[in-house]
Amino acid sequence: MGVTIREVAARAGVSVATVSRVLNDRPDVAAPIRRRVLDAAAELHYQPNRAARSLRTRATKVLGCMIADVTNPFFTAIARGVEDAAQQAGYSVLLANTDEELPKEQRYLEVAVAERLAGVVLSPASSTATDLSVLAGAGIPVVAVDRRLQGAAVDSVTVNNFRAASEATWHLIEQGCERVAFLGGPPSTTTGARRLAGYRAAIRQAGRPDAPELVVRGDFRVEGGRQAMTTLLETTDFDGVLVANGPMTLGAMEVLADRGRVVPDQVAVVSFDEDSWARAHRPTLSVVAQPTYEIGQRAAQLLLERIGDPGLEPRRLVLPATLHVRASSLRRVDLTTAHAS
Amino acid sequence: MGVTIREVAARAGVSVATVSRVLNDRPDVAAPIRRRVLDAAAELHYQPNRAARSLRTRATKVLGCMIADVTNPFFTAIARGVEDAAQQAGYSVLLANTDEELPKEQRYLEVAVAERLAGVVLSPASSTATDLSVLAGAGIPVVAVDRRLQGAAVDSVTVNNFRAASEATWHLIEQGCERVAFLGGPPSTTTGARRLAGYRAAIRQAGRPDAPELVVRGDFRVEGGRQAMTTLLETTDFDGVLVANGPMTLGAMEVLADRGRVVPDQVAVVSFDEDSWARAHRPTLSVVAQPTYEIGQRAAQLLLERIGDPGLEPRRLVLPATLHVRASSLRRVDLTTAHAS
DNA sequence: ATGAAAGCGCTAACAC
DNA sequence: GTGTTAGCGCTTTCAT
Repeated sequence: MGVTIREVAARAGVSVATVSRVLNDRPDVAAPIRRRVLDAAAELHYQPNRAARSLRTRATKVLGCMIADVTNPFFTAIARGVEDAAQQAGYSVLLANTDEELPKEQRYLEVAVAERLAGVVLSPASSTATDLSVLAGAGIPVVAVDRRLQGAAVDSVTVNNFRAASEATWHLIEQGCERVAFLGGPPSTTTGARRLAGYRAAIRQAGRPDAPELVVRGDFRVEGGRQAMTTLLETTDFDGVLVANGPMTLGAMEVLADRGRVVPDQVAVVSFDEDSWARAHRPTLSVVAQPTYEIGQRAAQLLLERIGDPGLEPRRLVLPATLHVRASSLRRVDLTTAHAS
Repeated sequence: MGVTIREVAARAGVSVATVSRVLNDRPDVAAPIRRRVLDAAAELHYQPNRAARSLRTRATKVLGCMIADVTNPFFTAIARGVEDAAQQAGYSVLLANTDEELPKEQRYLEVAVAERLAGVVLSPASSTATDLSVLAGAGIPVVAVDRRLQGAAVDSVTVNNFRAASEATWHLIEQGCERVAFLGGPPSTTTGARRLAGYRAAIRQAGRPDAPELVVRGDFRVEGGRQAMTTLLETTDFDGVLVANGPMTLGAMEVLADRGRVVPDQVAVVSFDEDSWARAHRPTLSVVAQPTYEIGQRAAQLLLERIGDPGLEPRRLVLPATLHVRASSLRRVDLTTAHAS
């Protein structure tokens, strides 16, 4: 273990400086010498020592990817996108799980500094309370995914949550739902807030009364979905519901089934996030699908660009989310056509 | 950014060596000096430069976690376990996705060497073809999770797949299934092989003929499950099926539903892996649940122990998998009792 | 176009 | 107990 640049230099009959130049493909090396060095490196299975390199250059080739929940396919799909894009650029990815908890998130941001990460992709636990100052102090750039940061001038990749929620709500209204409920996420996240706002806008536009009992907030987890749906059932009547994320939908559907509520006849359901079970479930689940993998990819690209040029203006990418109508929200149409998409 | 040990030393009025000793809590430092150093470090917000440290010690505090599919909750739960245990011991974890592909896996093992990882938790893409020699050459220890490595003397954490598959098969037979099918994974993985063997053993013990058309192999993905179930339906009759993992079950259930097969009346289903949708699905899904989080945790612990003492004998942890009977496999019992888990 | 040499921040002998 | 000092493997002036 541990063949060094020195041995490669010896074998190629050149100096270590030349080897370094070749390895970082600097232009000013003669072609034949370049060849010799490359051959020597290959023969010796030379692997540069990254610790030494980053000690010298004061930079690592590692990105952080800090997401709320590795267990949620929505986030892991993002992580895959980040990883693939990073890999392609010769970067590795350190994955961390913030569990939506501010202190945990903060600890990981400190790890990012200690580890001298080149940059961080983050789904912030809170749009206001998340504190990026440690990173800023260390000059480590961030791009926010899924959620935005209030006031911080950081790049972000999101979808138009307001519009998507509003469209989904309209769809339920058009299906004849009289009382459309909303199972939301934590108000401290922009997704939680924007989706609620979109729902409310649609309700208002449709001339429906703004019934506060129709809105229940959860924590973006399965258990949160169970609780929220339980509360909803005990509190009020409703014949349609929009659920703010995948895991919550799971919990909500479970409770609905347990209580014998028939979907979509008694309750029409639309959910955020396309999980693989959405199509295996019966009735098939209508969802607002987000381009998760692409969100991750683009986030990593933005990050890499910013690492290359920290002076860039902050950019906000907004990707399209699309409503996939399936059986769980179709009330007037022949169900046999509902399998499409 | 970048306060060094030197500045801490200056502030505390001691030498860098003393600071280093305190920071690595060596015993031979006087208490008052220790305090002074700690205070100075805190005041300056000193963060050790890990690159410098690992360049010197020739070791990092980073573990690799290389799993087949970050999109599969089974694996991400393992990753969580690894991460938590690592975190607790002051290690970070680098997560990688092998996609069940040997070349991709190999590339990541090389990254592990280049990155000088302290150790790797790996779900090998193949029990025979996975080549650990790069790691061995670099002295990087491995622990295999979910699957074993043939012939390699590495630590492993698995469940008793043979027994679990056999139990699940028996359960289906006891439910009155005459022809129990098996949707399996790649034979190159030990899980694929052992689960098939367990199924076969149960079939034989029950005195049933060994019908090869009842066994279809997939690739552990949703699409693989779809294809396998499609093949099965077109090839033969069956009234019970054991599916070898979560994603495949999703695909299989989708096809079953599309073809109008009623579960459990026409086909009783038991699946490996407890996904969160298993209980939201109707009928609720019977599963062989594995202690995923614990698998990850224990794997990280084994790895950390081995990093501390490379001379340890190889250990094979076998954790219990438990059959959760729910509605999808209950044929004679009143379904109202089937919701229990 | 190539080489010599200085140091990145830290730890570990080795002195005292 | 504490300080001095020599590198770990690499990149990068500065010479040539």
